[in-house]
Amino acid sequence: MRERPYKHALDLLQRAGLRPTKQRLALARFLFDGHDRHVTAEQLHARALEDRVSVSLATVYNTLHQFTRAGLLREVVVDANRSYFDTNTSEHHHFFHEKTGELQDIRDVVVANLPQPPAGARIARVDVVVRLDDTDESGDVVTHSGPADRADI
Amino acid sequence: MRERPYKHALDLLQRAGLRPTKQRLALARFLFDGHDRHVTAEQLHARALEDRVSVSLATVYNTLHQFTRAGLLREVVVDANRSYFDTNTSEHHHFFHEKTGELQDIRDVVVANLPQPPAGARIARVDVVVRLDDTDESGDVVTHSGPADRADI
DNA sequence: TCAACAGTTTAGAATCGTTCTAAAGAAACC
DNA sequence: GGTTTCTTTAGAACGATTCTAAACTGTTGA
Repeated sequence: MRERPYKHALDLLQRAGLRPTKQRLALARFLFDGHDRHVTAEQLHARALEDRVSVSLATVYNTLHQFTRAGLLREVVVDANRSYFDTNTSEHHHFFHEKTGELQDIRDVVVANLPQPPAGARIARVDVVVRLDDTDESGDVVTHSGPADRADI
Repeated sequence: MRERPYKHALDLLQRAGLRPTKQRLALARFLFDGHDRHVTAEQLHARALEDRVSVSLATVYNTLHQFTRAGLLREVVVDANRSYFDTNTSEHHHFFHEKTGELQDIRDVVVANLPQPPAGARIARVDVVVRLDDTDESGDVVTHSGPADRADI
C-alpha cells in the first residue's frame, strides 16, 4: 500500500482505459493511497485544491463517475443530499453517523433470509446501512454492555 | 382498512396534533387507505391534482415531513435523486428496482453479526436495500432455481 | 517533428429536487 | 365577530449535480 503513488495511479488509469491526465492522476493518487475513503465530490475537490492541484468541480464529478464505472469506486447512497464514493469496492456495509455525515466500513455483517427477487429481476447488490445517533445529549458515558447486541432486527 | 376514510384520516391528524385542513386530509386519505405505499413528493402532488385537490408542491413537502415527524411515514433513502416516503412504518426492508425506481417492502430479512457501534453512538436504525437489476436484456425467462439463494453476502 | 484527431477540462449556465419567504387564507379561541 | 395562531401558497432561492461549447492536451502516425 505504500507503493510509488505515481506508478500505482498511472497503472489504475491505464487499466481503466483512461488517459493519465494531470487531474486524474492527482485525484487517483489521493483516492487510492491504500486507505479506505468515503468522499463527496465537494470534499475531493477541496482536497485537490489544498494540494494545489487545479481541477474544476465538473472534472471531479466526471472523474468520480469514470472511476465508478471502471470499478475503482463504489457509490454509496445514505444521504438524500449528497453522494459518497467509497474506495473500498469489496463486499462490506456501513455505519452512517447521521450527525456528522461520516461513513465507516463494517465487515462481516450477515444478511439472511432474503426473499426471492420478483420474476425478471436479479439482485444486483445488497446494501446495509446502520444509522447511528449520538448516545445521549446529556453527555452520559457509554457503558459497554448496552443494547445493540440484539443484532437481528 | 376499509373504514370511513374521512374519519380515519381526521383521526390520524388529530392524534398528530395537526389541524385537519383540506390539503392534509386529502393527502392523508390517499396515503393511509390501508395500502403500503412508497411515494415521492412529486408523485403525491400529481396524484392529488388528479383527484382535483388543489395543493401546492410546497405543502406536499411540508405535509410529508410533518407526517414523518409524527411517525405516520418513514423516509427511505435509496436514490440520490429523490426521497421516498413509506406508509409502512414497521420493521421491514426494501427491494429497489433500479430501472423503474419502484420500491417494494420485504419482510423477515435477518441481519446478524453487526459490530458494536463506536463509543458515544447508538444504532438508530438498520436499513437493508436490495437493489434489483433486470435479469437479462435478451428477455430470457427466469428459471426459478437461479442464484439469489445465497442469502448471505 | 508536427499536424490532426480524439479525448479531456473548464467556466458558467442550466437543471432538478427541495427549502425558504413573506403574504394571503383558514382554523381555533375568546 | 375579532383576534390569534397555524397553514397554504407562489415564487424566489438553494445546493448538488449535470450540461454545454469552447479551449486544451495527449496520442498517433506521417
